[in-house]
Order: sequence, then C-alpha cells, then structure tokens
Amino acid sequence: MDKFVIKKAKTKSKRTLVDDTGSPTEDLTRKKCRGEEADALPEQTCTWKRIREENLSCDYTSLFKKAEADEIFQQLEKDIVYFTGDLSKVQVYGKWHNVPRKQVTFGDEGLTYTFSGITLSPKPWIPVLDLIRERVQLVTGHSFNFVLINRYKDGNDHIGDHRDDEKELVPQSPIASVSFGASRDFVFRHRDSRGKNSVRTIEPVKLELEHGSLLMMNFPTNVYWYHSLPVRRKVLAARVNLTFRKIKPPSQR
DNA sequence: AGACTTAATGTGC
DNA sequence: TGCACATTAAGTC
Repeated sequence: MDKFVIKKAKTKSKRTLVDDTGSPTEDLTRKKCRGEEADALPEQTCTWKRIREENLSCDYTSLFKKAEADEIFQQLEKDIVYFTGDLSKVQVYGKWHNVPRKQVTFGDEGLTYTFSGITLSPKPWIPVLDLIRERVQLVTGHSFNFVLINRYKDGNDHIGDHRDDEKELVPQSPIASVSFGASRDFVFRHRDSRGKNSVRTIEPVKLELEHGSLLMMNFPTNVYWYHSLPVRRKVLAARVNLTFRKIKPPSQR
C-alpha cells in the first residue's frame, strides 16, 4: 500500500475537478506514468487527480503517453472481437434491447459476470490486454482477473446510469477503467438524488476520460453513486474502454 | 415480499 | 438541437 501513495496535488488544474478539501487539483505531468522507473522510484510513479465527494473516491491519471496509447488503441481495434447476438442484448425494465455499444469480456478461465439478464464468460487473455493489465497493476498495486471491454463507435453510443455492484465482484475491490480513442464525458450521480425517490440534492460529478487514461473507482463509490457515459452527438470518433475487475472464483459463490 | 433495473422514450430548457 | 432528467411496468434476485 505505502508503495502506491497518491501524490498530493500542488498546482492548479485547467479543469474544474476538486479534491476533498475543495481545492483544485493538479493537472498531470505525465512524466513518471509509464512504469519503467516505477520499480526504482516507487514513490514517484504517477501524478493523480483525486476525486472526492461524499462516499465517492476516484483517482485519475495518465497511464500511457500519447504515442503508446495510439499504438495500443490500434492493436485493440485489430485484435478485439466483440460479442454479437444474445450476448449483446440486455434486459431492462422487462424489455430486451441491443446494447447501444459493443461489449466483450476477457479473463481467467471459469469466471463469469452477470448483469441485466446476461451472463458473460470471458475469452482467454491476449497480449495487448496483458500489457494493459500489467501496467495497471504496476501503477496501482492492484491485480485483476477479468476485464469488460466496451466500444463506443461514436458519440451516439453510450451506457446508462448503473452501479458496478454485482455479487460476483470481490467485496470492496476497486475497478480500473482504462480509456483509448475519443475523449468522452463521464458522469456520477448520487443514488439519493435520482428519480422519484430523490430525497436530497447532490450535484453530479462530471469528468472527461481521455485517451490513455486510467480512472480508479474505489470503494464505496459504487455503493452510493451511479455512473453513465452519456450521448455526446458531436463526438464522431470511437472510444474503447476497459474496466478491469476482481471477480470471485466460482468456488467462493 | 420488496427492491432493483448497464434500456428507450418524452418533456422541458 | 443537444442535453439533463424522470418515467417506465416485467422480470430477477
């Protein structure tokens, strides 16, 4: 744990995110985010943006510099084959829909992930995913055994409000969200400030997920906050997002 | 039993 | 137009 202490922010951000003290947090330096020197200088890995609200804890950083992110994005576009047919449908409020994006899962053999009426079995790991997963582990100290990949072909593709709170997730484990391609807005909304049961007024938390970035969603964010990737009609390019998760082995369920 | 819903749709700005 | 937000109404856990 000590090894991956998040650096305290020191300078002003160009964007509007705030940390738990309400102060603007530092923009990324990119300098030491690539991992080569992390073993030698563990205390100087990445510069993180801390996102803190009531029961929300996320940390954002650049995981790959642009040239490397470009290369990985190309590789993903070449190597990833997405689910089709029944595996690209979900059930919401009793109705089946094709998901407004493409999705696929990779992970250790024998794991499964169920949501909205579908159970997804992972494909075996491939080199480009190993590379990303290892970089995430290097930078965060967390290991993951499963990844859900979502591809948003343009700003019309999206995902609705939801929490990643499935029973098969290891309790209190973080989720690592790695993005490539088009930048997209990402929105958190507190569960007590949604719909007809809304009992409080809590501002949504908005951020932009950039090419080559990593967003760590830490406990208990997914207990209290829903998140979505809203439609953005002006976005014309594709985004590929990988959410690395820790899934309980079947024996523990 | 009751709480929940990774979707589209309609409304209002 | 685009976006934000509430509604939904049937099955699952």
